[in-house]
Amino acid sequence: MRRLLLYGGLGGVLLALLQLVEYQHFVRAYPGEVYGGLLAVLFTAVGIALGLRWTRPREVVRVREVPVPAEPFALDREALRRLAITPREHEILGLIAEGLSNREIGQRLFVSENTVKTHASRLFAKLGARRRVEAVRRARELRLVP
Amino acid sequence: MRRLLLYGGLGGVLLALLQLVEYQHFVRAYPGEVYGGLLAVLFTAVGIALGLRWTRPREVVRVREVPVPAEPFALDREALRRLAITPREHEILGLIAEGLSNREIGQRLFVSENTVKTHASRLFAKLGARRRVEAVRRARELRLVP
DNA sequence: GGCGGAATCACCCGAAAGGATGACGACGGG
DNA sequence: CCCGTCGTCATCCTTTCGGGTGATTCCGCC
Repeated sequence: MRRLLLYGGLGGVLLALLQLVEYQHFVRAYPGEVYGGLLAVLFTAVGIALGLRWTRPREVVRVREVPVPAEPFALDREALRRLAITPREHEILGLIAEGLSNREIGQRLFVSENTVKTHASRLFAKLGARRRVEAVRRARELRLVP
Repeated sequence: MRRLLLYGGLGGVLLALLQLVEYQHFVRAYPGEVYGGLLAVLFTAVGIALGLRWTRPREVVRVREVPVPAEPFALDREALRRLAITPREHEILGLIAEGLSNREIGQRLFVSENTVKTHASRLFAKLGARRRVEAVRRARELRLVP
């Protein structure tokens, strides 16, 4: 509504300006070149002003809300490297987090239970954990497992 | 650099347009009013175009990322009731999920380790789990613990 | 060719966890 | 008042964990 009034008023002023500038004796008093040049400069300025006014609303800052997705789980390889956790250890960490026993893990990976225990021990040392649940907890915090 | 060339070229075109339009016989052929009106409209358009071009860089889109709270954790009391998990058991479940041993839980709750083991056993039965990590896993899925 | 990391396996030992069962007191609803 | 639930504790036994140590094999790298 306010914008409409603004544009209406602007149009009126423009017409008035046109009438004024175009007045007959003014036309005859000066050479056509000067007259045309003046007109050109004047209305170029008017046009620029109009353009500025019209484009002003475009300065509006668009705020786009980007919600963080629920839980895509991005593995933190950097943390893995920092803690010097080997691929095999990481694999076993995942199975521990699944709730499997050392024996079950060994059967699934076709290695002995003793091997799994060795990996697990080193894992706990690297994670600073003394119990399985603790290890899983830390691993989750460090984004090593989902 | 590219912008400079653009503006230079634009200025040249403007001057050429001015010369063309202002040609003498054209001026005499039409009444001054029409001539002025044409000029006005033309250069208003030019001005608007210029204004648009100049103000285009101002329509900057600022993207502000608003992080959404990941997971508020709403306890599923319905699941608790369905599985007939008592308040005490739920409390101990929480401590197990924290990674505490039965002894530590007993000390924290001022009860014997045996009591904790009893609660834990019943808990595992109700959760259908045979190991701590498994129990914690299920409890998390069921929204019984964070 | 030696060196170090990674993966594998073994043995021992103590601690922790888990299963089964029984028991006892408190408390509340029928 | 009796019965069921809850919380507590115990005892016995088996399984699983976790720590420690040592050894072997393979592979890549200097």
